[in-house]
Amino acid sequence: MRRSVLAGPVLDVAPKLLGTVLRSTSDEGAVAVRLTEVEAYDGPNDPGSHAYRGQTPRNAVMFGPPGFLYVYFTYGMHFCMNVVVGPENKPSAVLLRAGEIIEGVELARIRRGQPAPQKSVLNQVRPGPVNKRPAADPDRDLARGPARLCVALGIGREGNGADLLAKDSPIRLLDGPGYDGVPSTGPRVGLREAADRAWRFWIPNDPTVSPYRPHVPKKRS
DNA sequence: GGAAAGATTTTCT
DNA sequence: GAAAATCTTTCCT
Repeated sequence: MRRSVLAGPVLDVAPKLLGTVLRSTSDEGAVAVRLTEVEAYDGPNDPGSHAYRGQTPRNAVMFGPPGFLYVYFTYGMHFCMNVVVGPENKPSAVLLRAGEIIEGVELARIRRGQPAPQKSVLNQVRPGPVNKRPAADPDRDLARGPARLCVALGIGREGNGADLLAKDSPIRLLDGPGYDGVPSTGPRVGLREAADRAWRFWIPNDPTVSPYRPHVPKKRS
């Protein structure tokens, strides 16, 4: 992945990230995911962006050069991560929402608190009802959703500001072909502002894409 | 200075 | 389907 690829307008760059591989390494091991779902956030022009109202300590990385990781903490318990794109001082970023684990599945399961799949003989011998849908692969959910993606890759606050393009970085966007089909598009998940903008991109029919949830206003007391 | 909402996930009913 | 968990920023008094 070349930095110049990430320097363009966020709506051009975001779909290009689909199918590319994000890999994190630590002393625990390595986990890599193939990105299947992203959302574009266009800095000062986008009421849904963290950078819409200017720079704060939290979003400072968005105001830097492209190719760095912006990690934020939300809902008091979750981390989400973005790839910073666009020219400096144009704080655009791409939220990484979901991916398919292609390396380090065992470590990802441990981080997500999932037991290893049981290879029970009983489950193979006993046929299920004919009309019942096959059970969903539990590994499908390991990185299905932005906070789950961070957990699976072991990314937290310390990942903020990581250089995704440096060869010695613990978190890297790897070279390689991305998704070459036509991405699906739709409104971004969970946003109150600018819900009309179809700035979410995903790989069609991929099971690891997170389910769409519209914004639900909290009741006031 | 305080209240409210949030680019979410899990668990329970 | 609804509620809880609980940090950071924003907005309003």
